Amino acid sequence: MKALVIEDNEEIADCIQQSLQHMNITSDHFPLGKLGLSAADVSQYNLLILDLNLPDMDGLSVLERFKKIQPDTPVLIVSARITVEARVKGLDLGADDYLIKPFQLAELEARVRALFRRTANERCTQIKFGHLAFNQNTKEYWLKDQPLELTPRERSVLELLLRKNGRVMSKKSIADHIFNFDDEADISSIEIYIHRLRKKLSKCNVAITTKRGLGYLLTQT
Amino acid sequence: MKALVIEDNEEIADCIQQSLQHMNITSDHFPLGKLGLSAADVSQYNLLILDLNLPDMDGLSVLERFKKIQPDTPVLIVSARITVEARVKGLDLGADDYLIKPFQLAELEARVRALFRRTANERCTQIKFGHLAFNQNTKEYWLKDQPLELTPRERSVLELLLRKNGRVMSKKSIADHIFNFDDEADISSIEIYIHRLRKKLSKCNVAITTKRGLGYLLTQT
DNA sequence: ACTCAACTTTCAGTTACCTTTCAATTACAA
DNA sequence: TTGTAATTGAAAGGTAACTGAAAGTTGAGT
Repeated sequence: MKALVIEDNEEIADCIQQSLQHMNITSDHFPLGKLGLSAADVSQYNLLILDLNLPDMDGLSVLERFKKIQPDTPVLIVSARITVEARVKGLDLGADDYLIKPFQLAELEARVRALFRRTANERCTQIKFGHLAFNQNTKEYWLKDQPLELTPRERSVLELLLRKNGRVMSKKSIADHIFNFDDEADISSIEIYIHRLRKKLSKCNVAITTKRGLGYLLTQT
Repeated sequence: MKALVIEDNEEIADCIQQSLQHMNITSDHFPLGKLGLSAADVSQYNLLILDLNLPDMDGLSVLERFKKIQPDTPVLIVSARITVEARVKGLDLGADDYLIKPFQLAELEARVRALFRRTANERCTQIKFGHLAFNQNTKEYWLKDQPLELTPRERSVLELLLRKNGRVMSKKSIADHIFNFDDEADISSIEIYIHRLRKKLSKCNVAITTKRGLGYLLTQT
């Protein structure tokens, strides 16, 4: 974790850097907008803490240019006086949060934690098996980089097999999972789904293998 | 887009809801923490606007419980007096922003926009998809260089699909987003909006594709 | 070689989605 | 207020995709 601090007041900058260090975040500090931006050109940061009142440039322009270089890095603006207009403009330019001076270090830390929690919040929902990828949220399947078109039943069966991660699954237990109580389909329908899935999977390195008398499992060829 | 507003002052709540509607955000309003939380149990929201001073519960407890139900939904706290301790605690509980009463509606809107930009990962106000462009601030749509005239419902649906950026969205979740509590339209209305949108999009390289059993998504032809 | 589980194909019934119509509602202008 | 236009969504009928029973074929294990 590394933060960029652009702030002309040395004393405040020191406090901020100390606070960051306390959270185990490394930081670079520059007292001028231009210096900060050229640092952003050469290294990647996880956070920008920006003072809007800089001696050399308008803070909002610094923000704008920074966002062009590192659009996904969250930005926390720290300033003494911010007009409503500047706040609106800043938020629209991509600032993520504001802190009005003077502030307590506890609040700075809480805001930084909140920023990171938000950005880190993208949990992985993909299951992969060979060339096959499955997104648990959208229930979409991909083969290499092609979307794989499946019917609802096929999706359910394949999801079960993927979840089992290469272990055998009996027809009975597949049926138990994909049929609900009032559905009263024959167990043999499972064979049909497997057949249709195999056809669709035939062009890749993932196959459904039969363990006679036991069930099916996913294998890589 | 759908917001939950928990605020006991009817007048302020009205203003907020009006403001949200102006941004084409559907909202449910409840004057008590308990009511709001039970709503959160049953429907998914994209935003919580929470007053800390509620007659029935401590606002921070409402926040805490809400975050357990919908951890990824951003929260904007609106309150008259907030101690530094409460701010820090709120941020640690997962609040994303604060607004001190009294506030200007312009600032509320800017903050809401900023929150959405963050969660939707979108740093600029324009979303583009093929020939289709959408301005998040003005809610205007353009096809190539022609403005695209849509009805409010159509705008909401298309905005959702755009925000999903080419990923599938089920009819159910589309309905959850664009209808509020007391609206009780049938889920099949979604099919009609899709149909009307398709007609209006027919002259360009953007299409709404059906994933049978899953939902709809935007594609480029 | 025999047996039976598994494979494959066919096809009618079902379901999900599409499309049009139209009455009710809402928004808005006069 | 009244009149007019736009928007909305329920109803109904159509279409194409999905489903799974039936029946015949294949092939692994004994």
